[in-house]
Parts: sequence; structure tokens; C-alpha cells
Amino acid sequence: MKKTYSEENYLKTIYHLGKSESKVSLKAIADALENNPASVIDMLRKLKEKELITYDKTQGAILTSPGEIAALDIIRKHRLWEVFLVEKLNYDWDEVHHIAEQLEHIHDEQLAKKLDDFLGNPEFDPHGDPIPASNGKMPVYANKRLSEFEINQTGTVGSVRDTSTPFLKYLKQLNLGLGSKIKVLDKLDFDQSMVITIDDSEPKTVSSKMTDNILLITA
Amino acid sequence: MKKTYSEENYLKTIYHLGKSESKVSLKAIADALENNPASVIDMLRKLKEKELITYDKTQGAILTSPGEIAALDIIRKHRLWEVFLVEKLNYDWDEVHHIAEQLEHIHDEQLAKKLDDFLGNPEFDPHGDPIPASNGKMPVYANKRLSEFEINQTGTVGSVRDTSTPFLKYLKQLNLGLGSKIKVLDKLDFDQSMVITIDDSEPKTVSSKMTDNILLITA
DNA sequence: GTTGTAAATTAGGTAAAACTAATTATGTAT
DNA sequence: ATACATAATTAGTTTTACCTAATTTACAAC
Ligand SMILES: [Mn+2]
Ligand SMILES: [Mn+2]
Ligand SMILES: [Mn+2]
Ligand SMILES: [Mn+2]
Repeated sequence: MKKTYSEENYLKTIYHLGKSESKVSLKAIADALENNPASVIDMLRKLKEKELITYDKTQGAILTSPGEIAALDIIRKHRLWEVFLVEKLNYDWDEVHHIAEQLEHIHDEQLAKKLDDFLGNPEFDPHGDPIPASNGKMPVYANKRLSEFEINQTGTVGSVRDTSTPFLKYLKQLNLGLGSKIKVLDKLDFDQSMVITIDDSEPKTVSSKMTDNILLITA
Repeated sequence: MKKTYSEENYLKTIYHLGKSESKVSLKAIADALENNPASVIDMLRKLKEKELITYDKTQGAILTSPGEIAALDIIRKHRLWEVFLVEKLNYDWDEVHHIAEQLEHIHDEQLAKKLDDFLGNPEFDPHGDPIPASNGKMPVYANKRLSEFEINQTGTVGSVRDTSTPFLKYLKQLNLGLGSKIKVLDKLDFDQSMVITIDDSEPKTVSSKMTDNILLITA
């Protein structure tokens, strides 16, 4: 049962939203895909018809088992291609998302496996996100947000939750990348902003919006 | 002016047909794309509107300069991806065409150049077809059909004109590949079939349909 | 020059995936 | 309980890229 480009994007989005929110509402999907709610309900009915999701207004959208397998397959391909673009073609990590967004939809039975082998079976993509294995299993890794750190706690950057170009550009400018050592010097009560050091350089102040999107491996 | 997947396929097809036939008729395009003539005329008008081709029933379709640049860009990407699939992912040469058919439509300013560099700036794809440079220039190479050879003439296989899976499988079975040395032992007048040796092995008889699709470098 | 066939063209229609503009349902605040 | 705001849904429309079924044009054979 082959899926269209658009169906694949919906499944992927529902999967991602399901990880953070307890209910995947029609509105949330519409926002994530920047589509009109009227378009979204059409597609949700189509996916329901194909038994890739269940949907009703109170429960929201939930992937069925085949739906989740399909979503993980797209995510796997997306992240493998990102590794390829960065490791082999020398792209910067902030340039690859929109290309992987296209490459993830290439259909071929053997492609993901061959690409995976060629890349040396990487476990994480250039943003630190885990690459699902072909059986859908995810490696576990960085999981604590910088925003949840206490004063004086240290950790190593393992992943970023926002992969938009502006955010990644901002991190580059801060000299912050995967593997950077972070220490929290201070935490301001009134807006949750933090003063941190990155690899022991001069202290910098960062907003809660920033610290919420950095995941670390605790020391 | 970005192009759709479908527009790109039409431009590519018109380019290829223009190399072999003097007039690219609507019918020829319809056959090549396995589309209905009524669909083809719609698209030809759209491409004409965008000034990527000229078209009228007597002249047929002709690429304008921007149209040819676009076509060569798709062909370049197609052939570079085929090299990648064969050289890096270990696909066989008969498996890659339909994947390249998808990959050629990935849009990114830097991608073709980065891929080209990564592959070591190859001049020919796995089927021996020349890869246009970014300026549209084609390397020249194998150009004589086996069907045009005389008795006792020899040559080296440099390219195949038909890249369909059945044809390539047939060649594999004959033990014929790029670089194979061919000698013509006999040519049958009544159906133009030939008796040849491949790398000096036992003589084999091949049809004119086959010899028409093999291009050689003459010794 | 009539006739037959193939090629080109017209007219109208469909499916996918989006949209806008109402309308209805739901939940929260007063 | 009422009112307001937000979410969900309906109805109808658009664009792209196809289609089928006529119809018209071109051209070759006789
Ligand atoms: Mn990404
Ligand atoms: Mn996508
Ligand atoms: Mn090919
Ligand atoms: Mn194509």
C-alpha cells in the first residue's frame, strides 16, 4: 500500500506531535503543517479510511500500528539522509533539513538499508536525534532539557529540539554544537533565563525559549 | 522560476527525443511518457506559455535556451545520482534508473555540485552516458551503434541506449558490460541480426533490436 | 480526387490536495 | 446560565496533472 508524499508528511507530523502532547488535535496538526484545518480534516479521514490512524474529535489523531511503522520509516530515512548530507557532502547541520524533507519521500525497497550501511549505521542524526532502526527501535540518548538544570549542574549537548535554520544559526553564533560542555552559573527566577558557560568560555545569558530546546547528557 | 516534477520530466523527454529524431512530435512525447496525447498537449501549452519550449504541429516541440538548460540540469542530476547509487551504495547498474527518476527532482541550489565533488566529478554514468557539466557541456564518448558495424570490425562497449531493467538483465546474462570487447563475426541480411563474440568468448547471435541499443568506441 | 488512417486537437471529466467562507460544537469565564 | 472564544466541521472552489470520447486535420494510397 504505497503512500503519497502528503500522507507521509501527515503520518510523520502526527508521530512527532504524539511524542510531546497527550492529545494530537486537528488544530495542532494544522499548525505544524501550516495547513488549513479544513484541509487537515479531509486528510485525517483519508488516513482513517486506510486504517493508518484513528481519529475523533475527543481523542484526536492516534497512529495505528501500521501507521506508526510508516511514520518511523519516514523519520528513519529523513535522519539517514541528513547524516549523508552533513558527513559526506559537507553541508552544515543548519542547511540539511529542507533537503531531507524531500529525500525522505524517495521510494525504494533497498535504499534505506544500503544508505544506512554506507554511512556506517549511525545512531544519531546531525542534530542529535535518534535514528530508528529498520525494526522501529530507537536508540536512547540525550534526554534532559537545559531548562531543567540546577545552578552549577553541568552536561554535554546531545540534541536540539528545534531544527529551524534561525535557531541553529543562533547556536552556531554562540559556538554551541553537539558535544559542547555546558555549565549553569545562574538561573533568573522572573523569566527563567540562564547564565551559562559553553566549553568554559565567557558566561552568556540565554532565554528559556533557548534552554527549552537544548537536550543534554547529564555528567 | 521553479518547475514541477511533471514539467521537469517533459523537458527531459523532449531533450532526449530531440537528440534522435529531427522532429519531436506530440505523439512521440505521449509514447515516451506513456501519457495520453490530450494530456500532452495541455502540458506543451503550459511549457510554451512559460517559454521553455516552442511548439506547433508542423515543427513539433523544441526546447528554448532556458528549456534546454533546465533539461540538462535534470539529466545531470539523474546521472550523478546513478553514479552515487552504483559506486557508493553498491546497487547494480540495472537497478538504479527508477530511483534516479525520483532523485533527479530534489531541489537544492548546492546539491548537484556537492554531489559531483563527492563522487570525484565523474564524466559518465553507470550506463556510459555522459554527465553534463554544470555549464551544460557534455563529454563526448561512445557514439557508434553496434548495428552499424561491418563484419570483422571490433569495438569496446561504451554506453547503452536502453536502460530498462529487462534489457540490462539480458546484457548481464550475456556477460556484456561497459568495457566489453565486441567483434562482429557475421551479419544476417534478412533480419539484421548479428553473430558476435564478447571478450573473445563463444559466438552469440543477437537481434537488431539489441545491436541498435549498444554504443561502442571504435578501435 | 476520394478514401482511409494516423496525428492533433477539443470538450468535458476525475482525483489529490490544497484553499475560503460559513456554520456548528465545545469549553471557559463570568 | 449566558456569552465568548476557540476548535471542529461542512460546503463549495481551485490547481495540477491526468483521463476518455469525440472531432478535426494531415497525409498517403489508390
Ligand atoms: Mn530534519
Ligand atoms: Mn517531508
Ligand atoms: Mn537512468
Ligand atoms: Mn523523473
